[in-house]
Amino acid sequence: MNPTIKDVAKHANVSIATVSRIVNGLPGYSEETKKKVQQSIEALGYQPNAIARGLINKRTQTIGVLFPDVSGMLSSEVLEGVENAAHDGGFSVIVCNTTSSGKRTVKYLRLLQEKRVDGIIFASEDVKEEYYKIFEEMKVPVVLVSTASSKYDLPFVRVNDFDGAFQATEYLIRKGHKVIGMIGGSDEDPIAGVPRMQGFQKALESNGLSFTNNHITKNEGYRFQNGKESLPLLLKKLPDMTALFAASDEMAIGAMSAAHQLGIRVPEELSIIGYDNLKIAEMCYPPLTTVSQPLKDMGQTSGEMLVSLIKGEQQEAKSRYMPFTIVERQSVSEFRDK
Amino acid sequence: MNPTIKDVAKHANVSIATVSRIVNGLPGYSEETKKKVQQSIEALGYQPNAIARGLINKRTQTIGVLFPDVSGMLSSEVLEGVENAAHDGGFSVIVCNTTSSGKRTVKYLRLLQEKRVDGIIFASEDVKEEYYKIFEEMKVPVVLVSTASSKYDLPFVRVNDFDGAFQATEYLIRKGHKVIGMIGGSDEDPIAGVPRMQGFQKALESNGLSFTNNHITKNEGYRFQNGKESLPLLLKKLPDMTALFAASDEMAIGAMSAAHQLGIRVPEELSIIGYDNLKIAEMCYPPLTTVSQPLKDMGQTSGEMLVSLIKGEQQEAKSRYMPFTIVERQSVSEFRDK
DNA sequence: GCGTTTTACGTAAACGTTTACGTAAATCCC
DNA sequence: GGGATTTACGTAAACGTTTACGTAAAACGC
Repeated sequence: MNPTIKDVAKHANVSIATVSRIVNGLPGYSEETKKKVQQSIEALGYQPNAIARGLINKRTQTIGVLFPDVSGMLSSEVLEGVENAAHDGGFSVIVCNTTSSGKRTVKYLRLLQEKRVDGIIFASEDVKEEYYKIFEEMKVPVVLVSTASSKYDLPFVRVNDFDGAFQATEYLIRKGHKVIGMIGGSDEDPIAGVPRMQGFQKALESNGLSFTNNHITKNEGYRFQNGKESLPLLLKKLPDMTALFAASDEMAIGAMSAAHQLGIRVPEELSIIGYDNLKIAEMCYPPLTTVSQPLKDMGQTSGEMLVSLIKGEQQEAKSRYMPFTIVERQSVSEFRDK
Repeated sequence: MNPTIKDVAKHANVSIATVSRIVNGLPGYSEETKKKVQQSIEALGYQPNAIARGLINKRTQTIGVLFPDVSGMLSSEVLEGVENAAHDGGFSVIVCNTTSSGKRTVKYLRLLQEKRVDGIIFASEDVKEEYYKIFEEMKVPVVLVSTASSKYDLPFVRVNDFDGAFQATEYLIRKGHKVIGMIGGSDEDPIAGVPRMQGFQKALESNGLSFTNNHITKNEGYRFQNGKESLPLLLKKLPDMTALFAASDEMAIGAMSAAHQLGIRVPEELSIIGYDNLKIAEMCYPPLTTVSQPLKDMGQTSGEMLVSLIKGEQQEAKSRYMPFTIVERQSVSEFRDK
């Protein structure tokens, strides 16, 4: 088994306190003793026990990250950023796949509480009261990413969804489109659903274009299949539609797939703009023009923010709206009268 | 701060041993005492400290998972399966993004050793000697997923890449194609590179079709861009090619993108079959026919295998070749003479 | 009733580490 | 030279939990 600090102390003929001081770079030993101890460490293959250290220090150098769908394309990019920042800051990342289940989320939070993680990153879901209660009990910093909470004062890192949707819609308008539809999410989703729909609506109205309920189809999810099913519905409500804004890249690509099947040419007959700039946006046909959420950077930023809070480098984190851009590819063309 | 077992014992007027017995469901207390203690636990909001428990039990209920690219589409699906199996088995998952760097991998392994994880899942990369040395020092079970080691006797969960490539190629042959190319990986990659190329070659030869170096282009990576760049090269070497097998879905989709750009219709003029069955395979245009690696199931299986080894339910794991299928979509058509 | 067995506790030690504090020796400065 | 300060240790206690073992009381069976 792994040698302990006692084994090293015995081997080097010093006390365990001396070994500890040397291992942790604290003062209080001679160069000669240091060399002797280091030789013993190497000879025995000593690896400090982080568990014992965590018990004493009341700090585990570990953070927990909760995702509603760990294999989703959004999550995996955010995770990469978080993991990079955490690792650079000396922290390990326990990943939790909540599957959007409140019960499972509570279970994970309790587990992370038992494991005495130093902080939490909570991604892409609304914060429920029972989660917030556990956060308070745990007394560790929490950072939200790709979400926010209107009810609880928790720092977040996200894109301004209203603005993103507004600008995506304006982009279509500037391309000359006048009949523009939207494939939206849920109007019970305060994070990705409502603000994106409001931004769409506001852009139409600000540009003197009409907005009615016929301009939006709503969905419970944001997946490829949702987009694929929505296009025919939207065309029925808005037969003269020449452009559409989809509230996620996956839905945009689903709409493209449906367009192909309906014999509608993209972008010649129907321009499509998405939201996310997932890796697949450049891989679809035609390559998707989309609002770019810098997912990995958001992960990185939230990770750095949490590390900074844990380390006490700052007492309060300032929430961050990350910049977005419109990434132009080939799914949007100028409006041409038919 | 969190109340300790001492606080509960004092509140309930029992010893800490009694609280521990009750919390852990061991025998040795009356029903009356149990009720009293449970009330104290609830009143104080006691959450056991898993760190202290881990120190005593020499088991942390935590596993480490190493990926070369945590946000890759392959990795994220495997991770989901691993995390599910681990969670169900009572284990937490620390995720490590090695970025294919040997140095970083060693750093992570040392970190996991310090944190005394109960087991390791190592994904999608070759096992180097220095990694194996650390595995041995750690004295915990290791399971490989989506990879294997010819040099070290470590249990693995993977698909038979040779067979998968063989059958993908035979599928094209059965569709009547006679001039078939391959966009391959690296012939220094013993995991995904060499076997897939060998399976391709064997299928051609077994069916009396010619195989030369002109039938394969090689790449260092397996990405969309690799596939996009490879198609023109392959067409130059094999101008009469009517079908191609790509060693990954991303490369297949890259080849499709290049075909669109070159004005080559898929599948009418060029049939394409991929390898992986990533989520994007159904989202591209046309939807990709591909060899299906059951990534999530592989993650699940490897996670279950590791949990079983940790728990001592089995002494030795039996390596598993997971079944694959050809998922037919719309990127392959019957050969038709031009 | 008495010896044996079982039940329901509590005590003490352990796990591997960190660190406050005491002490002896060396060094510095007047 | 002597007092004050600094250096280089070691000891003991702590962290929060688990559990082996001892002991007293209760239960059982002859």
